[in-house]
Amino acid sequence: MDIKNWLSQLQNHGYRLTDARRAVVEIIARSARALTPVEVYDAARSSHPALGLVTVYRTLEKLEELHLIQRVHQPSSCQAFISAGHGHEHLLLCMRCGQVAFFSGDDLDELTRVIAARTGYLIKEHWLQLFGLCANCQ
Amino acid sequence: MDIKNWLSQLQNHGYRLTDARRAVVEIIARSARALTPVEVYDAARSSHPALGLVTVYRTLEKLEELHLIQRVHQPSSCQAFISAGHGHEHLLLCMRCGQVAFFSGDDLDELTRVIAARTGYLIKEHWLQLFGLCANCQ
DNA sequence: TTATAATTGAAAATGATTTTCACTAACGTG
DNA sequence: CACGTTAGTGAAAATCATTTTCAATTATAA
Repeated sequence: MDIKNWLSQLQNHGYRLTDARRAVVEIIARSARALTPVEVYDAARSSHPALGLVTVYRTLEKLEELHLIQRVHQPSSCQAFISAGHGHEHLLLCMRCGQVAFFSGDDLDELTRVIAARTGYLIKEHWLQLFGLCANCQ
Repeated sequence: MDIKNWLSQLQNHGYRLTDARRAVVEIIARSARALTPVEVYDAARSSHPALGLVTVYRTLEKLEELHLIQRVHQPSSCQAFISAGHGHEHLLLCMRCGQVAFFSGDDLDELTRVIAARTGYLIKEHWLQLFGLCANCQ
């Protein structure tokens, strides 16, 4: 459970600790699926009913800034968030239940080298996501 | 120039050939950058001023359905479209000018096999995009 | 305990996308 | 070629996600 850790990180960066933030952090830090802002909002209100959707947006913004969560793009729906893996990790999403697995894709360095040479581009970042069915959903 | 080809494909699938569609197809088929619906709209009106934004959305929908264009997600802006490469190809985007290069990522098969074994997932699709600076922008 | 500056939630504003609808035009049929 | 059917059109309205504004509240340092 990194919740305490996430909260201290917020605090260490000069942000105040509030009930609204605690509620949002608890939901997103614990989730094994990528959640949209509205999903976080709905879930977090069970522990903090007065929560406003605007605050969810603002908190997610800060968590992303601290690299505690990352953005997930899917073919259909576009903006959702999930806890950031440790270090540089990629996502594998279950197409049926939404469960997310992390993996590290070190093996990409070779590919990017080849592509860089072939295209003349200087490659700075990459973005890889796999989609499939998790063990349960197969 | 695949414009004629794109138009016949639309026709072969039972869609009618209209000036609005011709205008949209000309813009997107020729573009070397990913374009948002509004960008297509603005560009296409120079040849067909009466064009409506709604029609752009509807035409892009059909072109995507026929796999003539593909969706591009970027860290910041989310929905844009670019001509689909031939066969299975990935994108390399210039972070400065937006230029897009295509490449084929055959080498991913091995990676997906390893990840599948490690996670127990059945992997169906992948989604890879590289970001960098093109030769001109470096 | 107090002062202050960050944070909050409601409401309004904005922006993107979709739906509705009456009108128009593509194209197969006669 | 004229015609009728039906897909396609654009304007306006509706919807949905996100951002901004603002007055009230509250965490935190002094």
